[in-house]
Amino acid sequence: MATERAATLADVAALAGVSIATASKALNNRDQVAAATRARVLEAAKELAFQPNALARSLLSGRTGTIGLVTHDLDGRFSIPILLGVEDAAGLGKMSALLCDARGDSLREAYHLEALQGRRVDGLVIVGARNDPRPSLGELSVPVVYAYAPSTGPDDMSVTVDHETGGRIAAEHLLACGRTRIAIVTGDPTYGAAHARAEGALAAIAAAGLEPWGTTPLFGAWSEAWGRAAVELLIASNPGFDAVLCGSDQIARGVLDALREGGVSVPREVSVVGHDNWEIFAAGSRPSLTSVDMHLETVGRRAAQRLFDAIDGRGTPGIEYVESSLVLRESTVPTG
Amino acid sequence: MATERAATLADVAALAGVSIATASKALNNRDQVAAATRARVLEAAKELAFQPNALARSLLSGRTGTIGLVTHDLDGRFSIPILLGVEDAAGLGKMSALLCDARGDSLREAYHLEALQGRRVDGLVIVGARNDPRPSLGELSVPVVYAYAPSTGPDDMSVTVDHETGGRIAAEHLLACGRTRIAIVTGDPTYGAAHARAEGALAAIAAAGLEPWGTTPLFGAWSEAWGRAAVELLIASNPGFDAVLCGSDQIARGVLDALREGGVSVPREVSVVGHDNWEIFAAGSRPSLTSVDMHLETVGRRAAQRLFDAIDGRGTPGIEYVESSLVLRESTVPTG
DNA sequence: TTGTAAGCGTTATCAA
DNA sequence: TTGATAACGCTTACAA
Repeated sequence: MATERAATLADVAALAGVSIATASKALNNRDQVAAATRARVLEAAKELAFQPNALARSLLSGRTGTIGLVTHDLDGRFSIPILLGVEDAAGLGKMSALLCDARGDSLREAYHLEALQGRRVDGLVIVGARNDPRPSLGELSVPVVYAYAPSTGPDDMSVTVDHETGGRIAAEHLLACGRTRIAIVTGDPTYGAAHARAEGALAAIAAAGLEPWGTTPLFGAWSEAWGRAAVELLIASNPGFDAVLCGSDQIARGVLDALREGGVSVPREVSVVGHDNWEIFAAGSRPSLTSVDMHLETVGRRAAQRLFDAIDGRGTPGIEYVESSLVLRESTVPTG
Repeated sequence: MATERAATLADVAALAGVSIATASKALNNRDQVAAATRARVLEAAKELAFQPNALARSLLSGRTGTIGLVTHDLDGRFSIPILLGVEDAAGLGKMSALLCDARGDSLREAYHLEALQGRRVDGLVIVGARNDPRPSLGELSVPVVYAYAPSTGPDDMSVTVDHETGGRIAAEHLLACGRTRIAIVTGDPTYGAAHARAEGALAAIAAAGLEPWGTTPLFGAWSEAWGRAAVELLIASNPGFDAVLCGSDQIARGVLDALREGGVSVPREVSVVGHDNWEIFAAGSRPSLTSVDMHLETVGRRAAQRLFDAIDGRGTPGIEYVESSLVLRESTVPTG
């Protein structure tokens, strides 16, 4: 039931029979304290289960050791790896994160920003739900880093994903597997990421002196249903492809299901690459799915690192791109 | 770059030409201030973009308006809805949550608890990754509520899911659909939830004067692969079932895929129910999946509510169970 | 209606 | 080596 009020430094000092100042020094390993005194103070602190009040400390130092994380993705697919990255960058227990969900609502975002600044966070990370550039929040009372969705403000700091490279390495892998008739099936065309990934793939295919199967990428939705529909579309209008490069793992999952049910063997006849390396889809599908990993934890770690630099006055504006890499599984690399 | 230091109440007071005390009263709507004075203070505050320092306020009031959320699930499937529930219970902007991921490691958990208590959170919510009871943290400096994984400590407060009811309503629904030969396929037998759900289903089936198809539930893993394997097992050893009650949506997804590929029509010949109502699986499968929703946001909201009560000195120990409900889709209810 | 002053729990500066 | 004392930014008796 947690009743009695927490012990303060004054309590510790009293119990140890020293002044508050001395107790403080002893506990903070200052070297102007006699060994015997320090021992007595530590003893007293242990006995009272003393925990220094971080509020008081922060009030004095001007630093809270806390950063605000404002996210816009309800399912936490982006924010959790980014939170982990932030925790890692600081080192265990050094920094805490206040996580707020703005749910895509800019009013709610403003509210949370207000509350976080009032709590005197040392800095802010704003996590977008989709990759497209977002308006800058302008000048706030603390440094801000935009993660995943970069800011359009030229003076802002952003860390995002290099979707073009993601598309490129997927295509290069398929080419390296000997595939030449590569169909591109990607998601919602209102997403910049869908275009960027397609552009990267197109560039790699063109560099090999080829063009994508069916001439242009197919845009649709980020869903399994679209993956299945796209395969039917392809088989009806443009059969003969030997690879499908997908804009997401969900799409790829639909593609795999449709191919299997259509009696097409993967990867023998057709290779398939997904995107996101979402374990639950990539590892659970038949066959398991080669996929592009965006390294969101790295995005989070870099965002945190740049934020910490900025807090220390060494911030540098601009957008940083984290490169994706390919995780190989059975949909392109036959087992055995 | 966020340079100049934030305005303090003293700055506001100086600009308005009043004392700090008066400025404070004006800003906090105390009624001992002349209207004209108040207006001047508000004006000054606006001009300086004054934001009261929550740290100073907390130091005085003894409340931070912050709660600590320690989670153990890496993918955030439990913690995000629970975070949302916590935010909702408090009201927008009233309360903030410090989210820490302990990653299933009790050392890391202890570390985070230390840090959170040092930051003087008003209370703590501990979110487990799986439902099984966990050891109590004992007496801490602030109230604690255990969410999803209840504490074994009789004096602790826990909010968890009523898995037995979840199993029961799934079975009752299948019975109401006229199914009598119900196979139960559930997950990892080391999870208490797997057993509880099965028990609930068994009870409902027994109450209808029946027994499950194949006499006992099939335990395996929380995976699609196990769902598929279980169907093959059933068809080989115990064909003739007219429903499959699954322990998770992933299992159900595997079941649906195996049935479809085996030429069995769902829901005409066999009905299928999942568990978790995980949108991405339940809505994306063919046919879409009827599933048990655990109402995790409610778990979070209730956990927060009880925590807030405890903070106000009105805490009540014990385990509270949130009831699941069924979300109907095509795998049990034919369209049209 | 306004202002003075004490205090919340620390740390840092300076005397003793 | 220790201990007063002054901050940090705010709220709130209490005095003017």
